[in-house]
Amino acid sequence: MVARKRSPLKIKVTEEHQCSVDLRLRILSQVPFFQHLSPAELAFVNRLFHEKGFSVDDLICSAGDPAEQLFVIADGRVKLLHYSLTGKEIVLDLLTAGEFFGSPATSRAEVYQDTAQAQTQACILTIGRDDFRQILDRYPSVVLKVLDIMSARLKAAHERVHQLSVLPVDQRLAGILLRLGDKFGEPREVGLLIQVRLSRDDLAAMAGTTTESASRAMSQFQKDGLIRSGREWVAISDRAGLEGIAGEEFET
Amino acid sequence: MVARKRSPLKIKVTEEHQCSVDLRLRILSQVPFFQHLSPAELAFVNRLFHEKGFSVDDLICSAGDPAEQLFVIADGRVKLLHYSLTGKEIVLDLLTAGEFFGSPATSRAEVYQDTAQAQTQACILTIGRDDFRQILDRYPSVVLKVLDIMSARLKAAHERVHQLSVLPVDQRLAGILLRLGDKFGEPREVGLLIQVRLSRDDLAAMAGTTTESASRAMSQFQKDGLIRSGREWVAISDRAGLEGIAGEEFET
DNA sequence: CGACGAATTGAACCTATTCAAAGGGTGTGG
DNA sequence: CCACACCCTTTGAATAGGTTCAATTCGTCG
Repeated sequence: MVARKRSPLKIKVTEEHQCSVDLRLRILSQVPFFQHLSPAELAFVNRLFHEKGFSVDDLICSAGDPAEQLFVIADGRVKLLHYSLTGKEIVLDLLTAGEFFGSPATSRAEVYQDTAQAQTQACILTIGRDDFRQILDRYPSVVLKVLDIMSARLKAAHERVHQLSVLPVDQRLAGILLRLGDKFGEPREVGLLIQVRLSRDDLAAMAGTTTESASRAMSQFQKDGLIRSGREWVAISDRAGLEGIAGEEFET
Repeated sequence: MVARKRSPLKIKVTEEHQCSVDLRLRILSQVPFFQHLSPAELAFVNRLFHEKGFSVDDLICSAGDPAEQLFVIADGRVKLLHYSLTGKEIVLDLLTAGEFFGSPATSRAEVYQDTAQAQTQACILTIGRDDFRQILDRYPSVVLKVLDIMSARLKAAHERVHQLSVLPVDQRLAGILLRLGDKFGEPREVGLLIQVRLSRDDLAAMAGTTTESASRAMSQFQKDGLIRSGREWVAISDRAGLEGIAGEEFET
């Protein structure tokens, strides 16, 4: 009905999902908890990491498995999720290059808490728990950074609990789109394009609702001129409008 | 209708909510991240803490205020919560002696993420961010413990997101009762009595529903012989039965 | 171009919320 | 020690919002 024929998404398709040494060092230097290290220190850190490529939809780790690795995304997008007993999917977070997941914990006998799935082709840097521990011992400042990030994630999770508790579907969805726009948005003619393949299923799994409800809400947003959207892509055309719907984002 | 006249709760009423030096040291030695310190080290840590008493319903800190302190509960119960714009209350966690809240983060310009309210009379040990930082620098093992606890809390928050996303009210409530039983339960004639003043409002705020819905579910549980409950108290009489309703607690 | 997967839309159903009113337990003050 | 007032709790009935099931349309890729 509206002019939105072709997908404006540009999806990278690298045949080999491998990263050069250069890329590895650049990525590691962008990871928040390594940012402040010197080149020499980074080189030491780099030596402890291994590298692994994944294709779309590959599982990187599964909730419940023994947690032995910490993962850093060098390239690509990773989806953190749970599955309910009924098979319903819950998306907990969407991560991009420079972010980590897996086990920052130091105790043994831990298991991965979430399943991580490659949402695009991805290059992942991995490090064993003991090797990571070695870094923490050697550079105490790193662990403080990790702590800050965990704090931020806990805050985000609490906010989500809040929203699931009190907001209706359309408000939750609007909030999700805004956050995705901040994190993955790129300015285009269609508006702020969210550079991720996002199906209605994915959005539903983030908002804690069904595909159909997500679709209805998105249709309404589009009718109201707040977004443009097609098959597996979304762009925000009226940020202020969406904010008006999301309403309560930060409150006491 | 059922024989449940008097509340079986025993609520402590200390006139002075203050703790002796003995209690302080004992509490600090129970805090998970100080557990492994020697008595001499604990004494050092103890000197950096201050002490403050609170009465029922007192606010200990408010979400949004500059986060300058980390709090350790010496005695009493503390409720972590948010308020929605519509005034609805969301209970994020219920803490007891030996647990901490507030700001373990090291960066400045942080604000408290949750509001903390004394649920009983309480004695709280506080420590400034810089003093806590001093402890972390001096005893690097402490920060690793803190990290583990943050991991555990993040996991709990993710589980709650999951439950809010896929489970109906009665299943969520059953799960909440089970967790409360594990944490606060004391065996009695009535069953596993949850040693906390718990109104239907509180339960609703934990389950992300309304007082009335919580009440209906609790009535049903009682009819089915799963719990005994009265004004602001709950006891679990059939744990297995509740588990059957809660159903999906730990899954992939 | 054809086929498959994604998105949309409709209608019936159901769960949970809302609004309202009545029934208890607790603690306080007479 | 009793009685009353207050607040918590329960229950009912009407409503709204979301889910479910089903059918159709639309895009994208081979």
